[in-house]
Amino acid sequence: MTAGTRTSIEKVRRRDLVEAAYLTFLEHGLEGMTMARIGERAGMSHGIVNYYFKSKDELLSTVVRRSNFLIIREAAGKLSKAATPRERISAIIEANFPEKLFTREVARAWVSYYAAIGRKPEFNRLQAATDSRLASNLVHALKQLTSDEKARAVAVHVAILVDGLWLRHARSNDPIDSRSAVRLIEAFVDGELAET
Amino acid sequence: MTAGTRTSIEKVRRRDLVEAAYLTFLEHGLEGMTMARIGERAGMSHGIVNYYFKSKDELLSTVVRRSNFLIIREAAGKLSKAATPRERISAIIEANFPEKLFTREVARAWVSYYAAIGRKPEFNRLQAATDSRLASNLVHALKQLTSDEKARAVAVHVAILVDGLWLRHARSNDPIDSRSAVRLIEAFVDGELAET
Amino acid sequence: MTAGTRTSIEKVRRRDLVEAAYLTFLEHGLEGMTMARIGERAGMSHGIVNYYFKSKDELLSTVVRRSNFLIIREAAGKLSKAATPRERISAIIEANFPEKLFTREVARAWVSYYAAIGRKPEFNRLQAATDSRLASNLVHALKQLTSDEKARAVAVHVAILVDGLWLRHARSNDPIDSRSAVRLIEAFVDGELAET
Amino acid sequence: MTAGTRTSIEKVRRRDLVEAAYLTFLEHGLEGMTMARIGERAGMSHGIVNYYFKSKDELLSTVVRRSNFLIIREAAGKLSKAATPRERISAIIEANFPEKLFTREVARAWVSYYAAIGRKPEFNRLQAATDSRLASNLVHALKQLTSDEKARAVAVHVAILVDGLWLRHARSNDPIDSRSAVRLIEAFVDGELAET
DNA sequence: CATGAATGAGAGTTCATTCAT
DNA sequence: GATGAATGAACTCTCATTCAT
Repeated sequence: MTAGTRTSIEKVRRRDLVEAAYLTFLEHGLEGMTMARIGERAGMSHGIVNYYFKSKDELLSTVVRRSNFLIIREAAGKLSKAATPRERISAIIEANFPEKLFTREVARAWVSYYAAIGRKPEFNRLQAATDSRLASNLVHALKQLTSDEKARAVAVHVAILVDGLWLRHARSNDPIDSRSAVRLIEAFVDGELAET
Repeated sequence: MTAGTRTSIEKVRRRDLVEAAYLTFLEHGLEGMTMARIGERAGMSHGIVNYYFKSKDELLSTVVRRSNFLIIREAAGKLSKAATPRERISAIIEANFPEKLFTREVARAWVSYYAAIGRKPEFNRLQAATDSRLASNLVHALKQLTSDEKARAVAVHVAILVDGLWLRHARSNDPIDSRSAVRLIEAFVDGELAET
Repeated sequence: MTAGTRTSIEKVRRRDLVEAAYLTFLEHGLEGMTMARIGERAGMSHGIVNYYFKSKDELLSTVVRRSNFLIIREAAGKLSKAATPRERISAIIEANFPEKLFTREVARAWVSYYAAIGRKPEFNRLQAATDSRLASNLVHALKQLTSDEKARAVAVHVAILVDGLWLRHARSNDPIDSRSAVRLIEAFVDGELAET
Repeated sequence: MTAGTRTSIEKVRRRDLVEAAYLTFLEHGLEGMTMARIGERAGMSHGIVNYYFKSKDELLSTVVRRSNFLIIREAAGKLSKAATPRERISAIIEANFPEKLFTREVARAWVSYYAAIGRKPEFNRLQAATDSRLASNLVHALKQLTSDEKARAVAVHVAILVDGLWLRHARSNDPIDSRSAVRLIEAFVDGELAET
C-alpha cells in the first residue's frame, strides 16, 4: 500500500506533467512549450519537471507517444466496429480528425511540431511508425475494393489530403470543422471507387 | 537631393536585408532566422538590421510579403503564356511548386512559419490575401471548363492538396520532387474534369 | 536496547554510505560525486544520505578519513612483514601505489580532491596527518641506513616523486603502471643509499 | 583610425576577459571559474563574455594557451642566455617555477585543471604540446652531458619532480618557495651527472 | 528511520534589442 | 548612416538540501 501510494504519486505527477506539457504545447506551440511554463501550469516548480523527465525531449517524446497512442486506439476502436471494407476506410479517415482536437490551436501546434522534428531522428521514427500503421490499414481496406495499384494511389492521395486539411486548418482564417474534413475525403474516395 | 540619396540607400539596404532574411529563413527555418545571421548574410552589422526594421517581426513581415509577391508574379507570368483555360490551371498549380524551392528545408521553413503566425493577425491577413488571389484565379479558370459548383469544389481540393504536399514534404523521410507533386494534382484535376 | 539497535543500524548505514561515496568518488571524481549517485550506489534513497551526513562536505570528510585509514593500514601491514630497514622503505613506497587504485580515473579523482580542499581547513588538517605519518615512517627507516640529514632529504624527494607520479598519471596520455612507479622510486632510493 | 579603435576595443576587451578569467581561475579553481564571476570581475555583464568568446571552453582554451605561451617564452628567453648545456638545463627547470606564479592558489588552480581535462581531448593535446616541447629541450641538453639512455631517464625523473612539486605545493600546509623547488631539482640533476 | 517529492539557486548559452560612438 | 559593444531576459539542465509523509 505504501509502495502503491508512492508509485501512485509518481504516476499522477507524470500524468499531470504530460497533460500540462500537452496543453502548453497546444497553446503555445513547440517553441513556447518551455519547462518553466509546463511547471507553472502543473502548479509545480520547474525543477520538478526535470526530476520526472530527464530532459525536455523525453517529455515531448512522451507527449507525442501518448497522442499517437490515442489516435491509434481511436482508429482501432472504430475499425473493430466496422463491418465492411468501406466502413473500415471511413474509420481510418475519421480517426485522423478527432472532433475535439481539430481546432486551429491544435493544428498549429502539430504543424510546428512537424517543422521542428526534421533534425531529430527519434521523433522522425516515432512519427513514421504511426504514419505507416494508419497507411497500411488504409491500403489493406482499399485493396478489397479496387486494384492494388489504385489502392496505393488512393491511399497516398488520402494521406496528402489529411496533411493538407491540418495545415489548411492551421493557416486559414475561416477554419473547417472536422466533419467537413472527413466528408471531403470520403467524397474523394467514393469518386475514385466509383470509377472502377 | 540629400533626402533622395538617403531614400535610395535606404531602399537598397532594405532590399538587401529582406533578401538576406529570406534566404536565411529558407535555410534555417523561422527559429534559425536570427538577426545576427541575417546581418552576416547581408554583409552588414546586425545592428543595422534593427535600424531599418523596427523589430524582427517587421522584417519577417516584409520577407513574407516579398515571397508572396514572387509567387504571384511567377503565376502571372505563366498565366500570360497560357493559351487555354486548362493551361491556366496548370500554370497556377506549377506556381505553387517552384522547382528550386521545393526542398525539405524550405518546406520546413514555411511550415514553421505557418505554425507561428497563428497569434499574429497581421501575418494572417497577409497570407489570406495571397491565398484568395491564387484561389480566385484557379476558380475562374475552372469555371470555364465545368460547372461553378464543381469549379469551387475542385479549387478547394487542389488547395488542400498543395498544402498537403508541402507538409508531407517537410515531414516525410522519402521526399517527393516538385514534378511528381504537380503531376499528382494535374491527374486529380484531369479526373474531375473528365467526369463532367 | 532500542538505542543500541538504532546505533547499530546507523553504523551500518554510515559505513555503507561511506563506501558507496568512496567508490563514486574514485569513479566520477569530486565533481561527479553527487548525492544522488551515492544514494543509488548504496541502494538507498538520496534523501537518507543527508539524514546521516549533515552535508556533502561531512560525507566527503569521512570518505577521506577512511581512505587515509586504509592506506595507513596497508602500510602498517607491509611494515610488519618487513625484516630490514630497506624492506620497510619498500613497504612504505608500495603502500602509496595500490595496484588496483593506480588508474587514471582514480588519479584524477584524487588530484581534483587536492585541488578542492585548499579552501577547507579541515581537509587540510586531515591530509597533513596522514602525510606526516607516512613521512615519519620513511625517515625513521632511512635513518638506519644513512645520515639523518640525508634521510630527511631523501624522504622529501620520495614524497615529491610520489605526488609527481600521481599527477603525471592523471595528466599523461600514456599512463604508467604501479610497478613502474614503484620501481622508479626504488631505483632513486638505491642510488642515494649507494652513494653513502 | 576608426577601424583601429574598433579592433582595439575588441582586443582590449578580450585581453581583459582573458585576464579576468585567468584570475578567477587562479582564485576559484576551474570549477569556480564561472562565466558570471568572470564578467563581474571584468566589470561587464555575463552576456558580453559569451559575445567575445563563443563558449566557456574557448575562453579557457585561450587562458591556457596564453599561460603556456608565457612559460615557453620564459624558457626560450632563459635558453637564449644560456652558454653551456648545464645552463640550458637550469633554464628549463627554472621556467617551470615562475616566482610570482608558484603560489598555493595557482598550484591548486592548475591541479584542478589537470584533473578536469582528462575528458577533453582538445585540452589534452594543448598540454601535450607544451609538455613535449619542454621535455625535448631538456633531453637535448642532457644528451650533451651524458649517455642518451641516462639523458632520457633523468628527463623523465625531472618531469615527475616538477609535477610533484606543484602538487605538493597545492596540498601542503607549509608551502615551498620556487627557489627551493628549483634547487631541489638542480641538486638531483647534479648528482646524476656526477655519477657518469 | 526512510523515502522521494519538491524547491531554488546557479550553471552555460542564445538572442532581440538598445545605444554610445 | 552604420557599427558592434553591451545588456538582460529567457532557455534547459543539474544538484544540494529540506521536508511532508
